[in-house]
Amino acid sequence: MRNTTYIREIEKYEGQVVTLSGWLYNMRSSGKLRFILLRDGTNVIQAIVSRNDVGDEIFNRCDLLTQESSLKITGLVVKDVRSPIGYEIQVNDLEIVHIAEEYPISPKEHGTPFLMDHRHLWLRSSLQHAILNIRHEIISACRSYFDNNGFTLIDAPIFTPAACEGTTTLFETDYFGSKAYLTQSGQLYMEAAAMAFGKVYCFGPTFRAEKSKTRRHLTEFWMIEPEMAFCDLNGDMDIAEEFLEYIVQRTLKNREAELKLLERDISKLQNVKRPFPRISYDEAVDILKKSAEGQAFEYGNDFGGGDETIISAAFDRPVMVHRYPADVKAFYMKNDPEDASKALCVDVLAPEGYGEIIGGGQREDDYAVLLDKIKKHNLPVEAFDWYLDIRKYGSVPHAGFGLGIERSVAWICGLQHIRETIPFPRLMHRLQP
RNA sequence: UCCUGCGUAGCUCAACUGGCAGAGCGGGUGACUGUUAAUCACUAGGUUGUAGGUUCGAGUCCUACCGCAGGAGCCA
Repeated sequence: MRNTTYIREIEKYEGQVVTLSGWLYNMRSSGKLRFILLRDGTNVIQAIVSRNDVGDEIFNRCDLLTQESSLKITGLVVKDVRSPIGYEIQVNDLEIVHIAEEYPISPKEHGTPFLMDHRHLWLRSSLQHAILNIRHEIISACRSYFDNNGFTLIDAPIFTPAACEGTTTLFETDYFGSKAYLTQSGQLYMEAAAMAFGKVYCFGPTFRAEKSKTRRHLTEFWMIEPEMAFCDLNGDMDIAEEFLEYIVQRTLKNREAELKLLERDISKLQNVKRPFPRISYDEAVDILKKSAEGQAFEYGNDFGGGDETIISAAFDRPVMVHRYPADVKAFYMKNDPEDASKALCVDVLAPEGYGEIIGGGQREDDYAVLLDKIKKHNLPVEAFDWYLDIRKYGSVPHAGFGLGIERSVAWICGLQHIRETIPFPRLMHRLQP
C-alpha cells in the first residue's frame, strides 16, 4: 500500500479521478452537501460530497467523521476559483480508516501551555507545519552549503568526559560508575578533525543545564559547527557571512508560501546580503553608550540580551561583533596579537532583536599558551591531554564557529518564542511529550 | 537561584466593594444544495490548583505549598 497522489501536486491531476488519503481537518455541512477539509501532510484541500452524487450510504458515512479522523477520498479534481489552492475534489467514494476520538485541539484559540502538552498533535496545525518545514529547509541549506564547499561531515560524540567551557552547567549522567556529561559543543573534536580533513563540520544536539527561563533558551538544541585549518578570524567571518546569506536566501526562494503563512516581513530577510557590517567590541560599546537604554553598560562585560538588541537595531542585516575582552570568553580563544586583552572571536547578532545566532573565532594554537589558559580556568589538565596534542603535532592557525539552529529558525520565521522551532522542545519545565 | 504575574467547564475567558457558578468556542441532537474559524435552534458539561485560616457567608481576603508563564543572570 502506497500513496501516489498528494495534495501538493494536485494541479497535475485536473480532470482526473484520484484517491487522496489523509485526515479530516474540518467539516461543514449544508443540507444535502458536506464540505470536507482533507489534510494529507502536504496541504489541505476541500472535498465536496453531494447526496445526489454518492447516494445515501456514502453520504451518511460523512456524519460519522470527527475532527482528525483518517479517511480516503476518491473523486474528480476540478478547478475552482473559490478554493485557496485553486482546486477541489468532487467525491465519488469515501472510505473511513479510523474514527478519531474527540480531538483536544479545536480550530479556535488555545494557550501555549495547553498546546505544548499536546505537542504531538499540535504538529498537525498549519502554523507549526509551516515552521517545521522552514526548519527542514534551513537544516538542508546548512548541510548543502558545507557539503558543496569542501567540508567533511565529522560527527562529534554526545557523551563527553569534561566541560568544553567551564562556566556552563552540564547535564551529568552515570557512565558505568563514572561521570559523563552531555555535550555542550562539538568544537574541540572538530579542531582535531580539521587537522585530519582540513575543513570539517558537525551537526548535532547540544545540552545546557542552565536554569534559563526565557524565550531564547532550550535545554536541548541543535548546533552546526564548521572548523577550518589554516584559517584566521577574518577568514572565519568571510565563511560565516557567506553561509548565513546562503541559508536565508535559499529559504526565501524555496519557502515563500510558509513565510507568507507566518506573516513574516520578507523585506527584512531580503536585506541579508554580503557584506555584513563588522564592528569591534569597542565600537559596539560606543553604540550602546550613545543609546538611551544602553548607557549603564559597563565596559569589559559581555553583552546581555537587551544590549544585543540595541546593537543589532543599528543595522539592517546581521552584524558581526569581533574582539571581545578575552576575560569574558572561553579558554580556547586566541588572544589578539595587537591587543592581548582581546580575543580573536566573533559573535553574529541577528537583526530585530533575535540575538546571538553565531559564536566563533580563531583558536589558540600555541601549546604553552593554551596549557596556561586551561590552568587559569581551573580545568582538569588531564582531560585536555588529547586537545593539547593538536598543538604538539603540526599546529596551525585554525578557526570555526557554531550556528544555533533554533535561534536561526525563530529569526527567519519571525517567531516570538524559540520553543516552536523544534518538534519536541526541552525546556526547564518541559520534558513531555 | 532571584524578581514579577497567573491557576474558574475539554479550550479561551468573565464574575463590581466578600453575597445564587456565567459566556463564547468545542462536544451531542436537529435544520439547511456552495460552505470558507459557515449559520440557526435545542442540549449536556464545575471538588473555582492543593491544604489550612478569617467571616453569618470566600472564586474573591490571609498563610503555606504545588504547577505554569515572562524576565534577570548565563548562553546558541
